Amino acid sequence: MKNLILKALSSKEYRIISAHLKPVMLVKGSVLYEVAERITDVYFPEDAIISYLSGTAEGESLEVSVIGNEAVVGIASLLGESTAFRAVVQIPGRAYSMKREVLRREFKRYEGLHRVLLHYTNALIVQVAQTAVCNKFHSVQNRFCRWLLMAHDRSADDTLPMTQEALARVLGNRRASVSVVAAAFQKKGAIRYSRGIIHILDRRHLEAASCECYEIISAALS
Amino acid sequence: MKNLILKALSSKEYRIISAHLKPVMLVKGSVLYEVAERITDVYFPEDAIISYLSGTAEGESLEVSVIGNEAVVGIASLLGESTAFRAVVQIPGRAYSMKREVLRREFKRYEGLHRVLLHYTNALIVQVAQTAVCNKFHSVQNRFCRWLLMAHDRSADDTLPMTQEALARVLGNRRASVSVVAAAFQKKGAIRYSRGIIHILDRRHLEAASCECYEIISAALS
DNA sequence: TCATTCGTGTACGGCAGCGGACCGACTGAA
DNA sequence: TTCAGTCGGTCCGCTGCCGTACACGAATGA
Repeated sequence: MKNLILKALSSKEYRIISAHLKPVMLVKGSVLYEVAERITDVYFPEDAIISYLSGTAEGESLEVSVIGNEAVVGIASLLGESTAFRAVVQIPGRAYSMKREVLRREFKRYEGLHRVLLHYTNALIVQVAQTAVCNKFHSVQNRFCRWLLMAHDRSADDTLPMTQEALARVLGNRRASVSVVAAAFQKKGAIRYSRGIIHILDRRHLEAASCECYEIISAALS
Repeated sequence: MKNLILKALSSKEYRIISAHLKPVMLVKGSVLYEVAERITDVYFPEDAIISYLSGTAEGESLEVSVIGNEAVVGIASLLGESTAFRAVVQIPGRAYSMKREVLRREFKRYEGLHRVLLHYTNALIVQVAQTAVCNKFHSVQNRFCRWLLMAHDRSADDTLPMTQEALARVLGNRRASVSVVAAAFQKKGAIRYSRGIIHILDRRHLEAASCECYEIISAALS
């Protein structure tokens, strides 16, 4: 059990919740929710990484939140009725799923679960807001590093299966732009990659080239 | 009473809540919360308009949400401990204030209040996310119009006391950029302005020149 | 009355990232 | 072995916005 939301529960509440959890494998690229879809299941990632994507009428897309073992996918189902984002699996891996109705019921019943989920909701808002700022003011390089760091934190090892095409979609830039900065960081020895697999070699280097948004988001989530 | 959160309450819950409300005037430019500050009061705007601002280490700033009579300022105090944004009064006006601890207590106690505040929280997330997309992909013109429309919806009349300098700060652009688009829209007869007062003359025109983000955010808030 | 501040107009060089396109290298399936 | 599809490198012209700066008239206040 690596999911921090579940780990934050008291042993009593954990026992109750875990009875409803079902282990699942989330495969790369699969879409957990579409926009305005009614949510039936929520997911507690273990080492999978999921993006919330928002977009424009012209088809441009942008990641507004990245979700791993520190969080839960589908919190909106507790707040309202349907989701406002596409949720897409970026890095495949394990997760626990749970029926939305069950979580909704227990959320109202158990104080600790209620508190921990609302606390995460607050962190989600901070993350989305900081992403807005980051997308507006920071360079592709900065944001490229930030994404790798965040993914690395949520990943089981130093290897991220992620094409530059996919990375471009989450960053909201062209693949060509991503390609240029990726090549530069590979040259400097910070990363190594080939055909859809990125290896993190020098985290320090990425941290130095990232913007402060990484720390702000990390702090909010802890 | 124009605040839609309060109006959405059952008459019983409204009676209980309203006993704790205190009418206040929010003056232009005043800062309701600083980042990481502990919230002691929340505000239900009547015709005041408040911005949540987020920023970078370099001092650039960006509005991530605009709040008027459809919402409440300080929802973060229910979710976590402190706020993550500066909250600044952009358009002065009336509001009702309430002690955070009281709202927190009643929030847990009353089903309807609980539901309506969580529903708003969901809408807030949508608004912040759409703002992220809008800031990334849409032009200054688009976003200038969107802001005026949103402010107009939350305003008591067609007059918005707002300098181009202040508008530039919320849009995250230079004053010079705002100045150019404002002059263009004035020329076309959509708005009229002088020394910090903007008059909305032709809403239709602004709607046509705005992006779809306006509708998306409005829909989420209703 | 005069000086100061505020709100706005405008200009100019610079640049990050875009749109679009083409090509080469690698991979896996037939 | 071949071939189609995937992944990534690169180039060119373009443009929207930036940073910076200066100017000017309207309000404000001494």
